Amino acid sequence: MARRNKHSLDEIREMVLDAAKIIITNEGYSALTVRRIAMEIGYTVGSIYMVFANMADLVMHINASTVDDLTEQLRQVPDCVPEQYIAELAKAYLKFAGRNFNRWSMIFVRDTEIPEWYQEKIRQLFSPVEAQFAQLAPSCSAQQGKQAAQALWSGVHGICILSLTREPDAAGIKDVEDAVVLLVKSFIGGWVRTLADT
Amino acid sequence: MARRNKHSLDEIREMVLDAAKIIITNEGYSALTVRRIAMEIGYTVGSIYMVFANMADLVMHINASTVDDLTEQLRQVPDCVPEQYIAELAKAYLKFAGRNFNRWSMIFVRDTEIPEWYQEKIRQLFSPVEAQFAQLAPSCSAQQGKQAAQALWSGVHGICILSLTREPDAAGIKDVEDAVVLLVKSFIGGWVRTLADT
DNA sequence: ACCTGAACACCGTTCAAGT
DNA sequence: ACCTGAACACCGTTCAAGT
Repeated sequence: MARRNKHSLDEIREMVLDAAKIIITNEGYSALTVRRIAMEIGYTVGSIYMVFANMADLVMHINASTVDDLTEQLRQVPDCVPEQYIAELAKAYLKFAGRNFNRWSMIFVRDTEIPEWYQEKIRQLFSPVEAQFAQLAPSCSAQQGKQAAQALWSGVHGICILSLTREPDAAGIKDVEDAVVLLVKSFIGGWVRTLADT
Repeated sequence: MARRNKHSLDEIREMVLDAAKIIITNEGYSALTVRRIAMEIGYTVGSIYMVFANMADLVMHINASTVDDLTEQLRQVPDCVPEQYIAELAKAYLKFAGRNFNRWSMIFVRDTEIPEWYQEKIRQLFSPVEAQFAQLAPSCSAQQGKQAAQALWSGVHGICILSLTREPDAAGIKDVEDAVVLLVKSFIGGWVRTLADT
């Protein structure tokens, strides 16, 4: 055996990523094993190590693509006044998290050291919100706006992660959306008032 | 061999829990294995299954004790006016999370089904905040206060989890504290104003 | 009634050997 | 130059066998 050459290394790499995503989406992170992926794409375990350094490397690349998908979803939210826009971004974030729970909840787990290119991708996830905060209060410093954006967006993430881990069913998703919107609206309301006071 | 009877089952159970906590605290969740625990307490693998159904059961009980510790920490925060008190609770939450990161970050992972008695414990974690919200706006419904408390507290959790996973070092902890306090103060400021408007 | 430890069915990772 | 598949060092869990 050996040397089949039916696919290029780049093709195998894509096949591995695709198979892994399907397994994670349908059965969750714990179902993802090298042997399973190998079986699914019709190769043997050793082949996966031709295209990825190890499991952590593969997971990192799957996460990167999830973050890209999420960023794209956020980018498609129609523009409007800052307060409403941030609320819509938060709803879109929740929607993505709910519909892609298994993939989404992997993004922030870290057993290994996180490479710089990945951290940069995560930062991109916050940037649309940061931009809105800058617009929300042009008088305040960029530093202040960024801090507020990060605090609020982490908060939105917190609601999503706690609520969806408890009940990922579509039934309670409306309550979660209400909570997210409440956090956004109240925070922004309080924040602009605090700024005005100084 | 067999039948040593040096310890009662209850004693072995405590030894397992203690050893597991030490391993997790020092080396993280991934270092926790049945064989390792067995070695540490001077028994063999089979013995762990005399006192816990399986690994998930053991983890659940470790988490329960972590939640108890955390609840106790929050209970020790000195009482004062609601807004300030909630901010202090949030700081205490962050402090605990930072100092006990490995144990704390295990609390919310769920590979298995969560038993009712554990969910109740998690709910206790929110109750001091809920009580403050009730005091903050006595006019609003209990339902509304609870929703606000959960939204804010999930938000605080979100900041902790995202910030501490990125940098669990004590250096940036002050920035995280600032973010947590900003979220609490702004949210409450905006929330009471929204209530007053209606 | 405890406790052992071999056995089972899994993991991720490596690498000599094949074409 | 690819690709295999056996081998290694691990997992969690079970359970017949020992005292």
